[in-house]
Amino acid sequence: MENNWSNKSDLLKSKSKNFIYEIIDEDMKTKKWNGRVYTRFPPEPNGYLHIGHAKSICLNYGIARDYNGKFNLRFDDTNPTKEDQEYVNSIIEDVKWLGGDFEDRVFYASDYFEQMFQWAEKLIKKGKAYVDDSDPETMRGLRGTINEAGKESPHRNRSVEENLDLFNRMKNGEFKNGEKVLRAKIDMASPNMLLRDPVMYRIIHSEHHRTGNKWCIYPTYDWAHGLEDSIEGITHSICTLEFEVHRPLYDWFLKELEIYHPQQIEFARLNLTYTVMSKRKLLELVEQKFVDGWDDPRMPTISGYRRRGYTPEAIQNFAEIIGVAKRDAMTDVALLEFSIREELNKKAQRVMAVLDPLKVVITNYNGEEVLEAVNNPEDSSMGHREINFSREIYIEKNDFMENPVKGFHRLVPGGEVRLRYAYIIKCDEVIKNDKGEIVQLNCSYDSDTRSGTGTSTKKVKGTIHWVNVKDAINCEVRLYDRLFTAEDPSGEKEKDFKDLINKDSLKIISDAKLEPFVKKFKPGEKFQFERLGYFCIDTKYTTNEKLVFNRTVTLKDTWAKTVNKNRI
RNA sequence: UGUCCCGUGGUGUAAUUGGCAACACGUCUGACUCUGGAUCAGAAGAGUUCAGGUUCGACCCCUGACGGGACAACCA
Repeated sequence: MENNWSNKSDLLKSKSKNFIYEIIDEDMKTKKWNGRVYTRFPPEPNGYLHIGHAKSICLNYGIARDYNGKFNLRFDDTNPTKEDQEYVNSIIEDVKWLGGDFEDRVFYASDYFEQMFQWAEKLIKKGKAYVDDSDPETMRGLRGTINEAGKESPHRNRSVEENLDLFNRMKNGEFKNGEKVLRAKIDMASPNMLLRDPVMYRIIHSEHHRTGNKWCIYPTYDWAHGLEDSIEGITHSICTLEFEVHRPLYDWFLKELEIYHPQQIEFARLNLTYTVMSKRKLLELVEQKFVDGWDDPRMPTISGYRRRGYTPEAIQNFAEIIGVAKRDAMTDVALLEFSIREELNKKAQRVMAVLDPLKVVITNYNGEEVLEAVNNPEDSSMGHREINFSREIYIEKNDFMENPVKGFHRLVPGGEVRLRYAYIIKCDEVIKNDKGEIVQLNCSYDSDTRSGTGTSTKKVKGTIHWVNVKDAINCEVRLYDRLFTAEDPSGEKEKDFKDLINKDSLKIISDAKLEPFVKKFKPGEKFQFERLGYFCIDTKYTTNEKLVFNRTVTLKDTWAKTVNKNRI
């Protein structure tokens, strides 16, 4: 996929910047980092990336690009029980696809384990860290609460020698999981809970996806994260709001260690209406089969959006228009849908497909002819294609109404409508089966009205799409709707988010009709089905025998809107 | 002994750092149209959570309320 990041030099000059750019501008002015800008994206490989991560990637990579700095991809792989190589691979793929260019700089926290161990020993030697034998429950009891100070562990005042010895024996595997931890010696009475002697190392006898069985003690996030940024020379450690309270702890570690000290800046994570955004919840959806894997097109994962037909550019643009700030927000999915519509409108090949076919026989037409159709009215360079027209065609069932409502201007008994790129037809007869269902329309065409000839002055209210029966190809079309019925599925007090899943979020149409032109395209390619929406060929279920389409997003539909309004 | 963040149209952001609130999405009109799409033109919609204070002047600075969020994993 092409990487089309727009250059933002204009933006840099303009006065409207988000607060992070303003901080960096100031840093550049004061030469705080000697003109250096270095950012990173630091995911834990314990799940697939979602659209919230995309916001972070765009922000971090965008900053590096705009200030001629560097951008690292770094895996925060400090907990072997939750992490997996599959996730590492998917994350690399997704970041690249999105356009986050880390060049050859893929790093791993696990590469820094030795250095971190030495720094831990340094803190022990300074009397700033100690080995604690307390079990988790005891530790929790001693930590106090938000309103009362904690109490010191009985092991808090062990000698440096004993701590060093114990810590090394922890490393050497002499103890079982949970038997001992290394703690920073800060302040059990701090009003900031994170400063009440946080755990730095815990014992986990598990195989790590990269270091294997080399280690059985693993650094906690709070101990490790600031060190990783320090080691890589990151200038601006950009993270989400919930880590604001952690900052004093990172500052403490870096200061005690007397090592390079990046600046942490927090911003508000992305929340999207009608979606859940936590990896834990997404994992639940996958494991409990509410969806068909991490890349199910209904998932807010990057791989889900990719499969659904979103482009990197649309997601980048979305990240751009939602901005970056410090207040919690709930972004309307309409903004995301706007981004993909805007792009696909300019780029997508137009094609005609009928999802719910109704046969039309044009009784006064005999023979066959070839008509010319525009591939994209927004881009004449995409040219034309040929489509066959003959006596029998399919139209959309809902483009005909036997008893039309007010404002309906498609086909009605005795009425006329234009067939796109073809003729104006008139409905002469409605044919029904025993059950009274409409099974066929007999129509007549007006030979003077062929598209492009200009031989007719006849005006009709509507134009509908159609597919030629004789050479139509069958395909499967998957229509997606929002995965949740609630605007904020995670915010519902009474209900579990899984009870708010939209049961109609996937509708499979197994026998849609499509013009044969599409045959030559490959999985992943994108189209507009005229009057219906944007669709792409599914990369997972398409076979040589069967084309499967995913609906990326519908077209804006003002008619559907007025219909819905009148219903209410 | 609680601490720390944050409050601007329906939504997301902006306001040249103190000069009577702008942009995008959405909504609603109308024009145009062989996609009820796109495009074009226009409209409605906030007086900036509230109350004081400083100032000639406050979204912006100060104080205090109120509201929202984060923090008490050997998760990240």
